[in-house]
Amino acid sequence: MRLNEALETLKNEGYKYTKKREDILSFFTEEDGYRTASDLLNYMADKYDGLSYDTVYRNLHLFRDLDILESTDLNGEKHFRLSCGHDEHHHHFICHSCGKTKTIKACPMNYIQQDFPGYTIENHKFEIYGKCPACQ
Amino acid sequence: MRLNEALETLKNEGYKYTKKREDILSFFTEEDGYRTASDLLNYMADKYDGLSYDTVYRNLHLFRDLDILESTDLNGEKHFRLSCGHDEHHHHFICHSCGKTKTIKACPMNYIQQDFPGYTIENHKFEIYGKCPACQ
DNA sequence: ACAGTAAATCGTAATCATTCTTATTTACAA
DNA sequence: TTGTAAATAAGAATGATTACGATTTACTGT
Repeated sequence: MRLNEALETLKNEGYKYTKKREDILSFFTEEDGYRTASDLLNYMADKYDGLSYDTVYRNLHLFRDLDILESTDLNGEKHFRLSCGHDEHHHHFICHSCGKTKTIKACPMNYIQQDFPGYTIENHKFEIYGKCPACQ
Repeated sequence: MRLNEALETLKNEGYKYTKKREDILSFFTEEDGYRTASDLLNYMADKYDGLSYDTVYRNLHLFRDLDILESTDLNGEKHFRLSCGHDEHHHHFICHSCGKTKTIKACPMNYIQQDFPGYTIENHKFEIYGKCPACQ
């Protein structure tokens, strides 16, 4: 179960256990797709009255730094999902209606022949956008 | 010259000629790389005192709608460059130090075998980030 | 169980990019 | 030259995100 694994990571790295952190992680394990800070805030608002922005963003960034979450920019807003860190490197189809993803197994970096003399390549992004079967 | 071509497009589409529009286009023809709204605002500020945000954003969006500019999200901020619309479909290496780009000729969509049954594919993004030779 | 301490959170203000609104100015067509 | 729609100015509003001082809480060692 991804949730316990993530809680374990937190513990190992010396971060404290809080119910809020568990709930944030539950949200993402349940959701399986890209979600925004305010999606999370809404979810948490049911249980926690007056939850601070600070808490939401601080934890989102912490989790991303610990590779528990990964993020992408979608129309000017950061979207987060559970990290696929352990799996083989891959990319995502992202449904821009529901945010759910589908793995793209291939990575374009393996296919481009072109070289970039004098350039330093640091990272790359490949995403396909559209509608998933459920959102047609 | 790309600039005249762009001014021509504006005229053909029934938009008015203004010196500001010409200067905005000059900025991008000179720059050759991804630039933000505030990069442009700074450039324009020399000539135009109290230039309105509205003018900057309205024209950036207009130019993008007319395919004179193209844009991409880079760390939560929109970046614009002259459109490569006429050229064959391609992607970009983007130097995240100076914003200059290099064409990637291949498109991953031609290489992925995987199909997406029931999915509608609307668009895609492939970008490589790093440092260009000049920014090493 | 208990106290000390650093980490986590709250409450809220600040910031940054962007959009919106109203009044005014301007390019251009008749 | 004049009428009109388009363009702009000035600045307020919005939305996402970050910052910060004050308070609370999880955990460590006793």
